[in-house]
Amino acid sequence: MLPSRYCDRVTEQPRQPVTIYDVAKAAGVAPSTVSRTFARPGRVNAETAERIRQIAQQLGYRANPVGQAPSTNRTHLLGLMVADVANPFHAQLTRGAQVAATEAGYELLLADSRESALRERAALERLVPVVEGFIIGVSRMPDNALRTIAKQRPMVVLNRELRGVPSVVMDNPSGMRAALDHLQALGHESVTYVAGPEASYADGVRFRTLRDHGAAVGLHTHRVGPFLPTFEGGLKAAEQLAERPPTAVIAYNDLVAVGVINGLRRAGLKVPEHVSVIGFDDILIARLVTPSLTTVSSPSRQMGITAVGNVLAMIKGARPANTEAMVMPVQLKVRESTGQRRRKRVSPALGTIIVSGSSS
Amino acid sequence: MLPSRYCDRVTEQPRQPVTIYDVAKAAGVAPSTVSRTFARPGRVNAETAERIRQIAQQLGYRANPVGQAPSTNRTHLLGLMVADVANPFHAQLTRGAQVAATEAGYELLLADSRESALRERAALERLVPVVEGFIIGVSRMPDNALRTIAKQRPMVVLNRELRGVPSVVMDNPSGMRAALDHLQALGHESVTYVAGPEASYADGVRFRTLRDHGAAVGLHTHRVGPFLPTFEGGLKAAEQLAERPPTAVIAYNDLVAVGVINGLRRAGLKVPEHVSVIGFDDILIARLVTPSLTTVSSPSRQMGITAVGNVLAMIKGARPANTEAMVMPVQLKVRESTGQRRRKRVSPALGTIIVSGSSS
DNA sequence: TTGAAAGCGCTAACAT
DNA sequence: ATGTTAGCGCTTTCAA
Repeated sequence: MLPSRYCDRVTEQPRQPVTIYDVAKAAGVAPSTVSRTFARPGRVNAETAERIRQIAQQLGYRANPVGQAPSTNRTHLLGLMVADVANPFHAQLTRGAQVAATEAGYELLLADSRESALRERAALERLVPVVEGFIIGVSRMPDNALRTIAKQRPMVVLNRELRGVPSVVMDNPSGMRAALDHLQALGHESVTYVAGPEASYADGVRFRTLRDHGAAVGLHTHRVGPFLPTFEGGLKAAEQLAERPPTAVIAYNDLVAVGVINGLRRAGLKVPEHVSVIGFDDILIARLVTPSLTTVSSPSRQMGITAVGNVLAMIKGARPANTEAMVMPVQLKVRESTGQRRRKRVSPALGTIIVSGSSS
Repeated sequence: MLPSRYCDRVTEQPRQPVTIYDVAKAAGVAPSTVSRTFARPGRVNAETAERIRQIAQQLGYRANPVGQAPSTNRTHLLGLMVADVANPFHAQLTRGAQVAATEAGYELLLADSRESALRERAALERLVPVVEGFIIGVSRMPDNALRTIAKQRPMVVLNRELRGVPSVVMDNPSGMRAALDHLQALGHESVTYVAGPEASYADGVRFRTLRDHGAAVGLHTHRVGPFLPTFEGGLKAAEQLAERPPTAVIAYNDLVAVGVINGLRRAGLKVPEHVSVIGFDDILIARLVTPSLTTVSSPSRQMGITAVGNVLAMIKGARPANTEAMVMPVQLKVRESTGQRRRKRVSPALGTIIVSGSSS
């Protein structure tokens, strides 16, 4: 009797996969006919095709994309770039992209830059020959570098505007304006923006809108940062904020906002009593923390789906019709982290003293 | 003057990528020599190699994995299966796997079964010819089906034990025992388990340990479910729990636990005053909700890294030495969602009446 | 050490 | 409608 591991080996049947040649031989036709049966159905006699399909089935033939790739230049692979899959916003986006890709018969290659433009660039360049198109979910790369990649493969960018490259963006300006108006309606006269990554396009748009709209409606605006777009980043920001506490804060995203709230609490400041806080994204956490977070909600998952739809269209040959971004609607979800501004209590017993009003 | 879009086309320079043939011609050598220069350095004269490398550099040659794949059977692709990337536990695991894969020169193909065994199976079969190995982060497939795939490609499974397939598991039994002991120390005499997906291996292990260890230490145990492993699943579970509120609950994971807490609150039950709740995973949310969640913490990211390390070893030819799972340590993080058991108040004024003690 | 040639699994242009 | 023959980009015998 053979040693057992030999038996194991035999049992495992490491038979190698069936190819079109095997099928062709079994069916008594040329390999090309088998190929056509699967790649160009209709270009082969219905009966022949049926017979071939049957035999292929019996033999357990499965078309091998790796074989088709070199000659067709089609790998059925899409590259998705994010800066951190563990960030819930990115995860949702990834989920959407994944589902859409699968439905279209594509697989998703996940790339995670970990907030580094260098890593991002390296990954993109590695993937260029491998994928048919890119979805840039989140990018930390400068425009030019990104455009260089876009020249080589169909690309759709999210939350970013890049001349010549189709993009899907959430309506950051509207969201920011709604946030500011909301704070103003609550009596706030000044707002501090807690900035995210400097290389973030969304961060830029959000801050500029804050500044401009703030000026337009007579709100004083300030900015601290940049900070990491994480809970820890928010904690850090809070330390800085606590030195001269603002009455209202808008954070780059929910993770930062929640970090800010926790950090402020450690410093003895209450939200929303002392400070109102608003975030961006509306991740699950926003609903669950106490106080629940007022935030600008965006359809992250849908954006992933839409982006994939667009790259696929480009892959099929569609040229981006217009250079304008697809704008996805946002919604300000008012929750518990924002409240009426309390006047500065110089002496609680004496009531309030209005300290605002100085021109900027 | 030409229409602008024509100019654009010209500017775009859709030059196609340089191949080894281009380099070979420029260097005056045979394509095979160029190939060797990159694939088998050392098998070519040092000077020649250097010259070729230089010319390749100038021409902008980049080895194309798609070309190498058919003949080498190496795609540099790894498949990662999860049941829902948007689940923070899965996202962390994905992050770990992604980083480890990139560092090893591999790309990660993300597959998301959306909690469906059918979709999972279809995805796995599609990927078999494409990837060099699989990391099954989360599976809803039956053992046999999974093993069929494992026969075709190196595979490592997470949080699952599958004869003949190496696995990385968190120490669920220890975690569950710690949770039960903790509850018992707080005076609880009965614990209800809120089950996750029936097809989840972790769910099975957790429940069985609960039952067995509960019996061993004299805790009454119950089970409700299955429920979706999400916040919404937890809400649903709470509705059911609220009918006959237990004093202590252990949920399949943190998402469910947080859902349970919120659902109980809607039903007028307070955590931990009326009900103690424990989760699994220790996702960020667990620290941030109020009350913060007592949970069994596991190194999700590290598990992803470890798993990738192991598949890579198998790809390089290592045969799994022993069939025993790599067990990752867990830690019970005691937070605010668990507390001393309050006796049932039949009539608050009269004090407490002890209702427990009936044998199961 | 290098080149010529065959081949990976499949597709595609060209015949028939 | 089908077979024959290249060929995709690269690797890998096999000679030289």
